[in-house]
Amino acid sequence: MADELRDMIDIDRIIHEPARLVIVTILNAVERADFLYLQRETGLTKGNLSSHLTRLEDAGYVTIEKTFEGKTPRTTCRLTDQGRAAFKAYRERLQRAIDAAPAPPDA
Amino acid sequence: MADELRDMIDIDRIIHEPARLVIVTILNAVERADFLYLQRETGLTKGNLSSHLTRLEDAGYVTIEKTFEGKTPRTTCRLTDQGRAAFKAYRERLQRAIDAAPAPPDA
DNA sequence: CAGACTGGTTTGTATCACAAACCGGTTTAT
DNA sequence: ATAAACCGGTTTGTGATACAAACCAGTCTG
Repeated sequence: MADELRDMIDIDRIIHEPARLVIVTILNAVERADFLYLQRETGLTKGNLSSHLTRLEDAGYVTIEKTFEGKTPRTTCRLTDQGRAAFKAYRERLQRAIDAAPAPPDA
Repeated sequence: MADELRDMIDIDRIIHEPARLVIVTILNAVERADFLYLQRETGLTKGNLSSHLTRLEDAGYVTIEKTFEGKTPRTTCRLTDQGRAAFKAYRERLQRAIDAAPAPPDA
């Protein structure tokens, strides 16, 4: 009955972390975003943003592309198909879990 | 515009932890539940469940009542009004955050 | 040339989730 | 009567990790 609830316990922790959830939600909407845009949008410190992005990259959820805009470096992030799918799955699972409610213990 | 998103970053971490989210969702539905019921329902180990309950108690979100059922101890948990309110706020905030999407950076 | 800024990465620390070990008490077996 | 197994949890140890501060390579400005 409440299996949707129990499933919540092994939800994707990569996405579940609030900072990353924000990052992924943005990337899901805009398709590509550079580091500074993400920093402004999230309010995260650079260090924090950097490590979350690395974590998302390691998970295969985002690609990070480094180019030069004239002479200044520029880091562009995109959600991968895998990341997009994971985000979709995350939202669905979370929604089902929060809506789920067990029947009273006995009667 | 996407302030709902940024707000997500300071979402209530007490509730956000998946194991506790499951516990709170159950307690929100059933009004009171004993330790063993929660353990069966969540699939958590005893130690893990115990420490999450303590954490929820410390946060003022649940009350833990110890009684005896004949000769065996029995631990009963309830969501406090504060806990119920926090859960409601959590759900609303999460929902708004997930629905929120920023406009593309420039054009 | 010094100093400040840009665009990040690396390092240190404090927190925390988790399971294993433990514990007081009770029931069952010998 | 004693031991051994079980019940209902709590405490302890540890590995992971979120976060910010410090750092760094390069560029621009006075």
